[in-house]
Amino acid sequence: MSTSTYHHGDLRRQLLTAGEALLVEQGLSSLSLREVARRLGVSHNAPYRHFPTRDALLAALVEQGYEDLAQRAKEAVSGAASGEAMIARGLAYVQFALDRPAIFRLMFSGEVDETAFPQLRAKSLASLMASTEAIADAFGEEQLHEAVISAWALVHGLAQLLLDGQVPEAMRSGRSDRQLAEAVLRSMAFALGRH
Amino acid sequence: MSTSTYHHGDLRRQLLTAGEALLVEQGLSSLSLREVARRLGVSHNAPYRHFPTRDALLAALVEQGYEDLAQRAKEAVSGAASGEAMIARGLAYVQFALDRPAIFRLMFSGEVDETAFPQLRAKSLASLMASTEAIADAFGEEQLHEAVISAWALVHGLAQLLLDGQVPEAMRSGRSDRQLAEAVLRSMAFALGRH
DNA sequence: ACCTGAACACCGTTCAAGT
DNA sequence: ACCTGAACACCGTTCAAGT
Repeated sequence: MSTSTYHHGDLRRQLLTAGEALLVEQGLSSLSLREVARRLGVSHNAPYRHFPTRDALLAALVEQGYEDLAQRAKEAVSGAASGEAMIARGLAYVQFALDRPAIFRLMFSGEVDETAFPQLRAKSLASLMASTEAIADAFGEEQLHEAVISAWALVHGLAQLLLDGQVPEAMRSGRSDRQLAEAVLRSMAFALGRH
Repeated sequence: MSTSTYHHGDLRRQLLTAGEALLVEQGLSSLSLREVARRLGVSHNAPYRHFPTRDALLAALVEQGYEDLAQRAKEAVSGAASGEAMIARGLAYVQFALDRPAIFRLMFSGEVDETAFPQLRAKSLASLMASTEAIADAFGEEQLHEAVISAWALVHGLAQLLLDGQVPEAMRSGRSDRQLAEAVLRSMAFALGRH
């Protein structure tokens, strides 16, 4: 056979995919390099060709997460009716967390040391800068920094609480996570005097 | 000697203290029962007298965290000037996260399965109910649920972002985490039309 | 860029037998 | 409510020697 037991150039991507699957199914402590290798049918140290340590694989998952989040926010804004851009952006942020809870959690867990993987800081900053411009457009310049931080904190906290299932049934009135997020963001936008 | 190498009734508390210290110093993956035991000079399976699994020790740390957070919020509100209660409560929440970052992160990391440790859900609910009353007093009843979730999401997200060091220097203007939190909360209260 | 296979220090957890 | 000590399956990581 000319096809041996060898795998080819996409092992790196397969490692990331299998890593995210393990994260979703079993949680962070069960994501071991050995288990990922086992799932892919490669030897227990094949992953070391692509990631020098387990933390490096986690960092790569986080990096990909930042990229995907930025991409989704961008698409949401460009597809939104005028005046709805900020709500669309916020909803995209929450929806990303709901769709990929394990990655979202890992991104903000503090488990991956961002000083050891400096590329992560740059990715997370790019997305923030985009929303700063949007907020400046929508709300004007007074207290811009506080407004940006508030908006970010609101959607970030909302995502976290929904992910954790912390919102009690009595407050949900049967609404899905998505519906709840939209209601909260619209309610806040209304209270701030612009809907 | 009548005092042998035995330890006494407070081993449980010592395990929690040492566990939090390890969490702070080395992170979650370095918090092992064996290392905690080593630090306290007890045998590697002495911890099993108090916690049936490693997860049970983590759950106990989280439970204690909820209690301490609720206590702080209560004190902050009772010591606040009238009209400042909500800001004081929010600041207490953020300050708890800043003072005990490892515990705060663990509480909301999803690493500790709250369905496996049902007492955790009750603790986190109690604190939420208290803030619901306060918000009803301050803002009236319209869209109360959305207001409660917004307020919680805002302070929760703010705490997370500060803990992660995600707020870029350009937005900080040299302010400490605490000062930044206060500025954001006051700015939001002002924008909502009540300061 | 992968393979096999050995090796090391670590871990959670369980057990047996003590005080 | 602790102790010692053995045991098991697992892990990250490193190495040597291959294709």
